[in-house]
Amino acid sequence: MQFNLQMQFNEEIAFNQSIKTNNKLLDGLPSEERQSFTAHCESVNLTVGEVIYKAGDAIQYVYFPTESTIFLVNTLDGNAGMKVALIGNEGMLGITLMLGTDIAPLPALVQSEGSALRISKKMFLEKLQEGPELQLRFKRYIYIAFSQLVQANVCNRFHVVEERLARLLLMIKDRKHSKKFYITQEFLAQILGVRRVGVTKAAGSLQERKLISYCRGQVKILDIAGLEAVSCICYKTDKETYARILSTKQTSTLN
Amino acid sequence: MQFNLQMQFNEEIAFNQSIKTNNKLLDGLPSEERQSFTAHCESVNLTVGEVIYKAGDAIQYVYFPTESTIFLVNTLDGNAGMKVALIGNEGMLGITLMLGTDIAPLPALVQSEGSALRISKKMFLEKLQEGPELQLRFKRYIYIAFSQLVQANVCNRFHVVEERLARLLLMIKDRKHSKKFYITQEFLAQILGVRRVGVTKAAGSLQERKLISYCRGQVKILDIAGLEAVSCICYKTDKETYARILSTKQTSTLN
DNA sequence: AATAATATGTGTGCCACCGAACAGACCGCT
DNA sequence: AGCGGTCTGTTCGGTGGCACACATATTATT
Repeated sequence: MQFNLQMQFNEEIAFNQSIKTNNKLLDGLPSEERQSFTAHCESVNLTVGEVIYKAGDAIQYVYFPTESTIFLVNTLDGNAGMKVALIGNEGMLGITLMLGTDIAPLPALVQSEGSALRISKKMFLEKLQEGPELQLRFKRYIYIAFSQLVQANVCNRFHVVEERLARLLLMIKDRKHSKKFYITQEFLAQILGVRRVGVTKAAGSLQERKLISYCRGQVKILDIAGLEAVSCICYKTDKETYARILSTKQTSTLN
Repeated sequence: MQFNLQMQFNEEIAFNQSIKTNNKLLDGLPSEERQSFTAHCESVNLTVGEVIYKAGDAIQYVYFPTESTIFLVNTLDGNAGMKVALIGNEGMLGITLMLGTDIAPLPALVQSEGSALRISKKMFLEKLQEGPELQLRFKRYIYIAFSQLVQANVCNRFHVVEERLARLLLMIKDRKHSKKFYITQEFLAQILGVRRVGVTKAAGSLQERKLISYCRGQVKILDIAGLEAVSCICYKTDKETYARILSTKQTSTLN
């Protein structure tokens, strides 16, 4: 059992007799609400590089990654840009619909091929009204996304490439549930908002210390604890935020 | 009339016969809902440096600045830190309550003395259920806060101190409705997450070009258009986001 | 008027990252 | 075997911001 988060989820899931969707937001729901919700979801396969939304698009579907991972990226007039969020089976894409508009604020693109559940905008909003637990849980996810965005702000400002790269690799690992994955240094550079050379240097340093190995995009994490030590605190902070908010039992006045 | 935003608000307000609160979020509401809401608000005076919440505090009141301004700051283990949001009479403090928890994610401190309306957590949540327009408007404000946070992310990463300082001064000007205000370079440095010397240099450059003048904390903006030209695009982007989202008429399915 | 506190200006060396350009290594394809 | 595309490694000069230290100017206190 790698971290507390996983354990908490398993506890919650233990109370639900029905089939798991493999998306943590959904699997944490009471069995009844989950079934009512997932009955209107369809399973889709997301392919690498696929653009789910462009910025400004009207959102048609809400996605719940199960095996796939999705990036939200912010581009600044063509040249510069960087990732602002990485969504895997711990999250969802399309929170915007809960905020009174269907305009996607950011482009969303698939980082890693795999399955996801999706539900139409219409059904999503309908189910949201019907399911108080569902609504609460999704709202708290927005809170988490908000908190993580705040964390990213200081992280991007103060932490050096090596720390941030270590963090990013750990995040990808968590969302892919695998220590091995394909991602080129060029792509990592775009995500981090730095030059490829910077990634080459940082990755070389990590490899030299036997924390990772890589070859032409094939990344393998060798030493998780070591990588966590090199990574900035933001990795841990993010996970703690997630665990704290989505496990808190609060008064029902806070719907 | 400085910018479109102001015009749009005035138009909206023209439809409402009742007294203005001087907070744009509230003043944009239908007269009836606004009165029902503000009836439960009390006017308070916020004093400079006052800490409204600490991170992790349970939120007791939601604040709607009228003349005051509030900073949300993110501190990173003591030393480093920076502002993540600046809230004036265009916004509110306490959106967290709409996200299923009452835990303040960030410390909030008063940057500029003045009045604000505040409402208790209990009444806020109650009124939120009663007022669909109110709920919609506040939700959209969350969307705006989210978008601006994303913008801040790239801004802090890619833009140099001078651009960011120009932007910050313009933002303060907008929220104080005055070209003159008191703020020391030391404080500006903390907000921007840079050293004081960096601010000294940037401010000196701006003064040399006759865009601002300052003396021991007394800042005066001399040339708004000039300062906007020096500022990074983020200033304009933020204002456009605000205007676009809070003026959009959308389908009622998006509550 | 003396003193302290606050606010601003300057200088030096240092480092992470930038931009650009080039070189080598590995892969799939014909 | 040869070719082109992809991925990775290296170098060089330049710059923005860092840390630290010190100097000065203005305001408040007594």
